[in-house]
Amino acid sequence: MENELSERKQKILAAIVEQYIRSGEPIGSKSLMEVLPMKVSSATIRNEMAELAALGLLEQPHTSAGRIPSHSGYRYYIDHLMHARELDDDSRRKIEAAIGEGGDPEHLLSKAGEVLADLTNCAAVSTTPAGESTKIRRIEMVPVGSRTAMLVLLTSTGILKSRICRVDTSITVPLLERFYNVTASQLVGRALADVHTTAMQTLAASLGADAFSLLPLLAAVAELARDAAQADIRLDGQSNLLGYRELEENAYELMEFLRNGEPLNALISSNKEDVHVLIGKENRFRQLSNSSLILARYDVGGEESGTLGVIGPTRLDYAKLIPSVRYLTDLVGRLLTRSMHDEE
Amino acid sequence: MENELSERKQKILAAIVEQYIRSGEPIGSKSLMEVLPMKVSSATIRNEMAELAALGLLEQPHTSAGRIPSHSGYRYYIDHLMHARELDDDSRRKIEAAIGEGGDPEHLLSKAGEVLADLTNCAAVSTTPAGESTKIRRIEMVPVGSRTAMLVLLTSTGILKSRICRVDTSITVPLLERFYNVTASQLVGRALADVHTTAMQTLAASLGADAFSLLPLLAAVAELARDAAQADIRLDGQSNLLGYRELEENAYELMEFLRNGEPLNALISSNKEDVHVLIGKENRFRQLSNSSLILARYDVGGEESGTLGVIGPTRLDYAKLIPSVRYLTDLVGRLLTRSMHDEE
DNA sequence: AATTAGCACTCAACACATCCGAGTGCTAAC
DNA sequence: GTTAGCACTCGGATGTGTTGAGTGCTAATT
Repeated sequence: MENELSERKQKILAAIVEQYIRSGEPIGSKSLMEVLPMKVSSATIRNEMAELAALGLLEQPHTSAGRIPSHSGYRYYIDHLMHARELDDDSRRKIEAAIGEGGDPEHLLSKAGEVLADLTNCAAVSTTPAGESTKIRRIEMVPVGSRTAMLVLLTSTGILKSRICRVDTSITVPLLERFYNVTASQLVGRALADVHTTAMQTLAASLGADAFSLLPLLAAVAELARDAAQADIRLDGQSNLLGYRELEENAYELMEFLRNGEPLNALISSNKEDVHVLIGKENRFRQLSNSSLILARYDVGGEESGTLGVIGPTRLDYAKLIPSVRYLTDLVGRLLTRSMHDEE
Repeated sequence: MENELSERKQKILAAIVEQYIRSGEPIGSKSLMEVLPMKVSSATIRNEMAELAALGLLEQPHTSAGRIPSHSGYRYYIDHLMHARELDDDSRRKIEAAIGEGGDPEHLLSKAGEVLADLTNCAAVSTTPAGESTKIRRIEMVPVGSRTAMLVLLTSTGILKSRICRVDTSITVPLLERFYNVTASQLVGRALADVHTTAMQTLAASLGADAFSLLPLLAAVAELARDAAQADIRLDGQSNLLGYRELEENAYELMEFLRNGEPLNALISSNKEDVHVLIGKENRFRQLSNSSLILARYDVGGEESGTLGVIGPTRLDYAKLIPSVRYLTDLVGRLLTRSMHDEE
């Protein structure tokens, strides 16, 4: 998009976007006149608005109504006109209060999601940390029956995954010892990504006589690793979305879409930028075509790990929400780094 | 409610309830005539309907409309008229497919919730197992930094809880050993309910010199125990509720109510029966006054442990859903019992 | 050439009137 | 006790004005 808009057009566009974000009603030339810093007649504004509409930056719900920003209008606003507002103290306090000292990643993220949803009055998405270089920190095997054990895996990012595993032989102390020997020497400290099925097979081959009894356990560990390597998506405050008139129509579809995390995951993981804003149809999912997303990555120990973001109507208060999301991702990243990497 | 309705009134009431459950539209005397097994004129049916209405079993949305069952009408139907339909093979297959062999409680319940929501086209609630006699099965302490450790607690019901704990001294091997000594001898095997703060204090008092360094860790363990003792509520398929016209009006309120689990928890834990049906205003929450709940307990190892259920409009297909919920609770109970208590 | 006043025009939203028909309650006959 | 018949009710759909915010265009003004 060329940046060739006259100063006045820019001011008008910005004012329309901001007013519309506030009110949700189409903006007419008269009411706009009162808000604009310069003194021009409504007729002039109408002319400018007509040109902005011709450029595709504004649209009209119907002939006799005011204008609302088009998707490109929002885009232009965000890229060129918006100046981010600092996070106000009240929000900052709320965040501090909700998150406190942090804790394990899952709690932390659930708190972060809740507070973000609450603060923005939108739905909040969050994914658990899952970087390339995540390692296995600990593996535990807890017998819970004569032939069943619970396997627990803890990653270097603080994610805990567990699974029940049934074996054909009864679980004895020597079996446990052999399991711990193998896992401690071969698996703990390895990257999650390295523990795929083929690696397990070569590992199993080297076990000799023990292979038979250990195999199902190791297979389960491999599954756990696979599980842990993949980010979990959390969603908070979906009900907030029901409050927006413009989403009401496809509320059901939208909720249904959000429920099954697959496509959302695809969208999130395609985000390579620091803060990513997707407006309406800019994403490829029909169900989200009336919605905007603001997504931001958080880093743990210097590595890109997970994502936090909000989903709401296109009429989001970007100037406020973008800084909010960024602030929260920074905070989460910092807290997680401190919890998981402090080696002072 | 007296059981003094004439046979014919019973048939009529049953037919109205069943038709209304199907269509969601008020039922008129004419259309009812075609459905009823006996041959009577619409006028007769009208007379009977008027009497049923006088008894409070039916109500009229407005004068010139058909009748719909009142809450007491549903109640009478469920208690006296309904004959539960066997679970059809298709549903049974779906359940088997979704749940498979089971696994840990959390996965199992999430699967159960999903399939229940899917099967019933309602929202499904589920709580993790948390009985009186749940015990601590294992406690692990995993250093994740020089002064932080992750504490992990596994209960006899298979619930895993974790927490990050920071200590003031650096974490050394001797500290770990002392921690494991204390926990293994004093805490593992104890009931969750016994590990309250006061018990921890007397325990701490007996530690002598170690108290200082161990105290924060033990306090964290106590918190974990408290956490684990309390059932977590899961909710699935909330979006299903958006499909019902009669819920649309207060959809936002309803979702908001479900989101914050507190009151729902109160409702669930007050359920002492095998299968409990709450119709409309029978519960004390305004937000649920247009909804019905079907709740059922599942037992693990012979003890009442958790609850599964559905939430939907009052117009639920009770004859189908009650058996479905019961079947699923039985299955979940059986699988969890097998995973957690098999000592053959 | 840009701006503005003025004006005719558009169209959603609202109010109001009308009609329709499903369904009722009642009465009188069976 | 049951039924046919009928007057009556009332929500929902349909139709018709009316209103008013907002537009686009033209012609006058700066």
